[in-house]
Amino acid sequence: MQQVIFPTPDHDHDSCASAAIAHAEELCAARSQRLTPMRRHVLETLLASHKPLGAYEIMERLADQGRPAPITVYRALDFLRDNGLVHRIESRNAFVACVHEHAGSDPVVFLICERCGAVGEATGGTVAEALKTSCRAAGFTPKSPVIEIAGICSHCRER
Amino acid sequence: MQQVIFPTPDHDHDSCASAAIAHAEELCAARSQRLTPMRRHVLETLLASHKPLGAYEIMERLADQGRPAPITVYRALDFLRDNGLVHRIESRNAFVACVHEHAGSDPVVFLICERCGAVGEATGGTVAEALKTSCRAAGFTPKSPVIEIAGICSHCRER
DNA sequence: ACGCTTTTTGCTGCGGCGCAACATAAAAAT
DNA sequence: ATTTTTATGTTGCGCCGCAGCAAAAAGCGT
Repeated sequence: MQQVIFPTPDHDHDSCASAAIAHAEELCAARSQRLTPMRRHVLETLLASHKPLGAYEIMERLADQGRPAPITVYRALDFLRDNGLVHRIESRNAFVACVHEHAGSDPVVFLICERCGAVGEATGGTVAEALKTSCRAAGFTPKSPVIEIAGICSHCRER
Repeated sequence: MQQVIFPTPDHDHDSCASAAIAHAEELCAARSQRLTPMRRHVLETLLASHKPLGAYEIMERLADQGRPAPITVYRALDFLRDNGLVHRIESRNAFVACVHEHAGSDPVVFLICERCGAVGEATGGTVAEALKTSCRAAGFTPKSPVIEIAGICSHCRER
């Protein structure tokens, strides 16, 4: 089944953010991983934005709690990425919080709006199957397929 | 039709490179664009490698002809990218010569081998269709979908 | 052939991104 | 409580990508 999550501009940030945090806590507990204050702050910052943020931008948004060094943010991001809680958007040198649960090897498709910067996340469905087929045809063993597609989201197009 | 191009380690670089140069000349002539020596050198460098090269790496390989400044390489790359002769690999901050002709809006799939660094380029086929379907379902208008998949190529896996 | 315009290249400099290497502090394990 | 592991802080650096301006080269009309 195809599942596309593209947050509307007026959706309830707070509730989806707190749900994501709760999920992160469960997951870390289950894996005996430590969701430290630093890591939690970085995740919360990303969740509060729902847009890709650069590492240095995250830094600044954490300034009120004593601005962390870049490397500190990168380490927190590494941890969150390793646990599938955050994705890196290569084409933007930025990071987004993952808003749905998925297996580590599932392909993820990002729909990035060039106007408003919102990022939709789609998983499963025919794209994943088609990709696997293509890779097999080329004798290629994929690792962590991430697809980034730039374009215009429906909200911006209507405007 | 699906078409996957994954160069074997022992294929004929020279002939495929010269063919690509010939195609570049035709295309530029048809568009009244100028394939200057600088631009040609950058393209040749990428063709001679068949691996993604960073802009600074290209610089160094052109050192014998009087090392160009970074900006000069970037400008040549911009030109080549605008004309679809070169692609940027976001996940590597690197560039590769395009080894097949394709329309500007066609989705391109890169299969990037993490061991040998080779890049396979696949166009058309079911992936493109699946992507379009997914985007439509999300009300998203894609612009220039580029897919980068990291993994292990067949040559390296056999080894 | 000449000057004029457009395009391309050279030069200087800078800001952002990402992390290495080492030191310190905090938490877990024994 | 001491040792071991893990996380964070500090300093510093290298690469990537380009802005802004100056100079040179290519096209263009007369």
